[in-house]
Amino acid sequence: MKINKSTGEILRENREKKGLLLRQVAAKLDIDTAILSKIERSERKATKEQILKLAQILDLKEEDLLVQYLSEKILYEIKDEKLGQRALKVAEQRMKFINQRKA
Amino acid sequence: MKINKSTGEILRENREKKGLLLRQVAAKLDIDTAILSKIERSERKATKEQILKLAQILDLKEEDLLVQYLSEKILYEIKDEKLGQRALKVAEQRMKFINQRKA
DNA sequence: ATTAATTTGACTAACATTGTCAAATGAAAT
DNA sequence: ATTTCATTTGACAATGTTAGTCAAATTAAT
Repeated sequence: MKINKSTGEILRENREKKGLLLRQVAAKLDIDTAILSKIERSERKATKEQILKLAQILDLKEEDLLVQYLSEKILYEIKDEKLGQRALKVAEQRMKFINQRKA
Repeated sequence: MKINKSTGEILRENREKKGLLLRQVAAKLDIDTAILSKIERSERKATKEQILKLAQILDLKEEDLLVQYLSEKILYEIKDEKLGQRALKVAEQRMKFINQRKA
């Protein structure tokens, strides 16, 4: 899972590698072909449920695809913020703090 | 800006330190007192605009409060995800990559 | 006990997201 | 060049989420 690739690109590559059509995969996801097309071109975001199904359909490691997807959701929140980098670091620290308390 | 404090707690502390009432601050933000009360107790999220105004009203460093606020928004996205920590790290790497390209 | 401040909860309005559908475009094959 | 199938585009509808108001209930301070 290369870090410089979008989730959409990964999905498209792997779909094509398996020789599947948008139509076929969309059917399994129970959505219109148009949406899947948009997801693969990063024009729309997938839902978490769709990501999990896609991992199955495309034989990708569920965890890896999910991490990829979540990281993209995070980036979306701060994409226009010049303080994004700093915010990420603080988020990590707070996350550590929270997880620590849980354990 | 302590990392283990919520944005709401910071806002409340600083409002009280200045001896301001919810009513007064809410008026400046042009929202109902009820919302500000909820924001301070982390029952609602503030908008970015409100955060910027609050920094001014409470004499807080705009950047610091914004970073705090953004980090909380990020955490909100992954709060229920066991892969959250991993996703954050990947997001950071991707962010670096993106910023690099920009420069 | 009154008065002012804050909190709570029910409700509405505004906005963003997810989806459908039909038409347009692109690609491959004769 | 026409047909055929896959993909893309854009207008629109349905749904879900978020931000807000308001009034009543609660809490705190005189």
